[in-house]
Amino acid sequence: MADDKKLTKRADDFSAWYNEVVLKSELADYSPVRGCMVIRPRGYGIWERMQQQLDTMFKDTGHENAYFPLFIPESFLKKEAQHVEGFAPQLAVVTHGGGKKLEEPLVVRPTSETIIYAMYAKWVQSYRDLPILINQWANVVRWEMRTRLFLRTLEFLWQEGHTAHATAAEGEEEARKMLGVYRDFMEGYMAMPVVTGAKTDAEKFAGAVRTYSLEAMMQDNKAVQTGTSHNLGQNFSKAFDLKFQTEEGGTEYAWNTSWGVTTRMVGALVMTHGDDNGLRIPPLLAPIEIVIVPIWRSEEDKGRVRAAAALVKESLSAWERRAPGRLRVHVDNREGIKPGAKYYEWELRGIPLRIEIGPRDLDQNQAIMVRRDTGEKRPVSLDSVGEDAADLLHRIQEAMLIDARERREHNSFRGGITYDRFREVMEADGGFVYAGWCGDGECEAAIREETKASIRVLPDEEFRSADPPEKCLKCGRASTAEALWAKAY
RNA sequence: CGGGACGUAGCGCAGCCCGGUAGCGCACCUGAAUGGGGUUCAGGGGGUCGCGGGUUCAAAUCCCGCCGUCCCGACCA
Repeated sequence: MADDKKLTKRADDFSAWYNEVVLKSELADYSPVRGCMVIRPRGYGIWERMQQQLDTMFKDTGHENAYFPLFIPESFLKKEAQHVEGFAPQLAVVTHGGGKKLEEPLVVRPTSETIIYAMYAKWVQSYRDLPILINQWANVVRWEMRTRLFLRTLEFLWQEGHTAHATAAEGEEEARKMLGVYRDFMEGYMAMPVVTGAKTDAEKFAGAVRTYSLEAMMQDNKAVQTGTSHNLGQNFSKAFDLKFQTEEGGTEYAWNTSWGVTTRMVGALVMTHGDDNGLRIPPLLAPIEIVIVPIWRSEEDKGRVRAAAALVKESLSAWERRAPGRLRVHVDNREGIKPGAKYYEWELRGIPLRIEIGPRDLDQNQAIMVRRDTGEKRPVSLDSVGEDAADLLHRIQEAMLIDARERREHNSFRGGITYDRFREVMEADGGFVYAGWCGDGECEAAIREETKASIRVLPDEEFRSADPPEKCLKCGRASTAEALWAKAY
């Protein structure tokens, strides 16, 4: 009877658990349009917190927001050969407008490089007009064959930064800088550790010179690419005639970068932190950090318990968060629902901290504070509840990152991995495998074919093994790079 | 596009094999009691059984066709 209330996370059926959590916690729902998702207020609330924080970080690094059109003339995409080749199979194309067939079809943007650089070409004359550092928050469409809530939908929300620079070095610096911003956000706010590095040619963005990405490990040991930052070189500026006059008087094409993160991060958050009771949202991203559940027996108790809850809320709300804004506190005064039912509901929704206040507590001038991440309960004095809660939220945030990192490292393999062992790992529980690679795309493709695992990134220095592999995992030739292999979403 | 499963109340499902008044649980509405970890009792509302055709006195059930969804692959953030 109670079976439909349970969430059971099992290694062999992680997807089912994930779908259930997303649907039951009311983050999102399936829409009547196949492959598209409706993000419900609770899910959007998390996305809003992400947006808010990222926006601050973008502005701190000198970027401004703007907005470009949803429609892109089909010919624009064709101007960059690799770009159109990469995106052609995934395009939604508008052929009619105002009841008439259009002379030139309009593509619903799968990404906005082309239309944005066409505009930049109008705006730039001289090196003095550079750099251009613009971001847009938008929705894009990619006609994927198979979809999954938050992780891959036909339409998704994202931010895409697009910059133009006067030198190659500046472009590279920008691409790396934004990768760092993403990393600070994912580790600092999402409490989700990531491995950063460059993509191989096979996996890089269509039209990029180099693609950097951030890879996070989910609880089923699969990787999710949670963000990318591309050094586009002069590929697009040449296609769109984005030129400028240099200080010396010559003409030069600008150097571009683009970088983006999507609502996929919400899915990654669920798959990183969720448990059998539902979501666990890190405090810095929780739309509500604290829920207060007053408990009463009699009408008399009800009055004093509610008054106390209101007072606690007031003192908590005045408390500065470590992130912008103040603590968000909700008092659950609903009648006709037992406290236990409320507990389950708020746990499902992942609210990081719960404070229970009942008559027995009031008699002792205390409340009970319960952590969502560990389930730990302890009494706290009403005199210091604000300070204690703020401090605890901070510790929860840290603990969640540490837990996630330990889990990842526990499922990572480094040093002396043979190909047989590698296949074993991928056939069993999977994980992140750091192994040598000869740099040959054929080896990469063969391994992918045989094991379903792909090179997620060529990791940055700090993630590489202390004792770098000398030979390629597959062919045994000299290794030119260490690669991070994993199955991916 | 290949392989699998499914479509019956808002959600989850049973009924189908063997044709005969459309059911159960949750949710919802009303009332009362209850209230420190998923309350209890009583009453109530809600359905063109995915769509179209066929067989039959009679179809949720049998037959044919279509549509749709989910899961697993190929593609990808």
